[in-house]
Formats: sequence, C-alpha cells, structure tokens
Amino acid sequence: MTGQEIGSRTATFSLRDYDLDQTLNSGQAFRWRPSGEGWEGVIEERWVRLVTRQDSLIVETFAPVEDWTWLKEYLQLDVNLDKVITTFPKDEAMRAAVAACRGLRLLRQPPWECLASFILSSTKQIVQIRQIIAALSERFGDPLPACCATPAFSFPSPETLASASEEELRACKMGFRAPYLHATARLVAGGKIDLVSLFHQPLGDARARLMQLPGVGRKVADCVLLFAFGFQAAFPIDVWVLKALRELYFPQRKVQPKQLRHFADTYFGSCAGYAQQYLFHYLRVGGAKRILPD
DNA sequence: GCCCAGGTGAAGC
DNA sequence: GCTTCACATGGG
Repeated sequence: MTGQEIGSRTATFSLRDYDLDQTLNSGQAFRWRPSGEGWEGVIEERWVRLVTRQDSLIVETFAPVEDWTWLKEYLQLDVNLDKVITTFPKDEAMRAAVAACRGLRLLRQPPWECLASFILSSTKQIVQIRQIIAALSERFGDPLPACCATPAFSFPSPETLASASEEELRACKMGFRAPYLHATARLVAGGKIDLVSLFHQPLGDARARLMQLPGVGRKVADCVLLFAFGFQAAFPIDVWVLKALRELYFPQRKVQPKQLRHFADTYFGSCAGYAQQYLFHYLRVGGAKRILPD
C-alpha cells in the first residue's frame, strides 16, 4: 500500500425535513454531545462532527472517507419523512406531536451498542444513561483519533465487556444493571446469539430472541428492534409513552397497560415505531406547554 | 428525607 | 395467569 489518501475528511449532504438537534437528543442514542453549532459523536469506530446549515449537513471526520454509506445509514438520510408521516393516524394527538417535533427522525444504530445501551437504560433518566455510557466507553472503549480537545472512544465490544469483571462494570455507576450487561455480553461474545441474524427474521421471532437475554424485556427489545434493526412496527412502551397514550387517547378513563399494548399494536399503522418516537419526544420536551388543546 | 427515572426478574398470591 | 417487590444511583 502506498498510503495515498483517497476520499475526504469532510462531506456535505442535502437535508430536507431533518431536525438534527431533536433527533440526536430524543433518547434513542446516548453518545452525542453539543459541539459549537453542531454535535460530536462516534459512529462505529469513527469520531464524527455534524453541523447543519440551512438545508445541508456538513460532516467532519478525522481520517479521510471514500464511501459515506455508513453515515447515510446511521442518520437514515434517504428516508422520506413525508411518506412516514402520511402513515400516522389522522387524529389531534398525532397532529400536535408532528407539529411540535417536525423533522424528528429515527436513527439506525449499531445493534450491540443499542442493545447494551438500553439494558443500561432501565429506571434511569436519560441524562444519567448518558453518564453511564460515557464512563463505560472511556473505561473499556478504544481511544479514537479525533479533531477535538476531549478524547473520543469507541463503544466497548461484547468481548471486552465479557472479560471485564462485574465489579469493574459497577464502577461505571450502572448499579443492578451490571450483571445483566455482563451476562448478555458473554452470550453475544460467545456466539450464543447472533445479533446480525435478527435482521432477516420476522419481528416476533427477533423480539422473542432478544427477550431471552438477561436484562432484556419487552420494552428494551422493542427499542433495539426499532433503533438498531429498523423494525418500524416495533412500539416501545415506557413510562412516558404510557402516560402519553393515557392522556392523549384515554383521558379520564381507567385503562390497563395490556389494553394500551393492544391499542399501540393496532392503531398506529405501518410506521408505529416512528409515531411512538413523536409521542415520546412530544411529551418529554413539550412538558407543560403542549400544543394540544385540553 | 422523599419520589422518580425510556424496566426486569423473581416471588407471592 | 395476575400483582408486588427489590434492584443501584443520582437529580429535582
């Protein structure tokens, strides 16, 4: 090899109907942090800086890149948001959520990082999930060359976490989630589960397989299916979405979680997971100042 | 101090 | 089948 550089350290993509701030700050990915007018983060083994200007996205990396497919895949740049939103139910709640969060997108994250992240997410606030994952990456990830003052790290591999001790994991402040992450890392590293094979399975089969892993229940499985594997029908129901469904669709009525589960699975259409993300973000950031009339 | 946080698993009816 | 509870840790 001559070492001749092919490609470029920066690239520009046209953006339409894409709100990067909301997308990177909507509780689906936990490693992005604000950097000047944009964001810094890590995709696979690359440090990345993203800045939006009008209708374009400017991407900066450390090493020259020839093929940007990995970036377009992660950010889902080719998704037509109009087509997605057209599939949503035509009700007041969805209209209000779309009006408030227009441009919010779903990412397509690396499966292991997504799985490990959501195992760590249970009964934690998003800000704390970020802290745990940052600590885990600094302690167990590989340092990555980056164009920034603060060092960047890859997300630690299942092999690395499998060979760590549970106590070392607990040092990252993950508490009772440590044995779950440790056990699941060992299963993945040992080949007991092949995450990549889930891409080719029906939703129900893939979900059942994920739920066999320690620390993975219905909610975590649905998050991974939606945010990593692209199953658009997966509809994670957490405390926020439960609250959103109750307030927006069944006000002043006693509705059991099982009924809401059925409602979620039958009402929201082919991009139900996308609709779920709009409801989640709408309720979480909208707080008291929601658009929906009461 | 108290309550809650993008839940799960195990034990008790 | 359900309902209830423990599980670490930190923020409001």
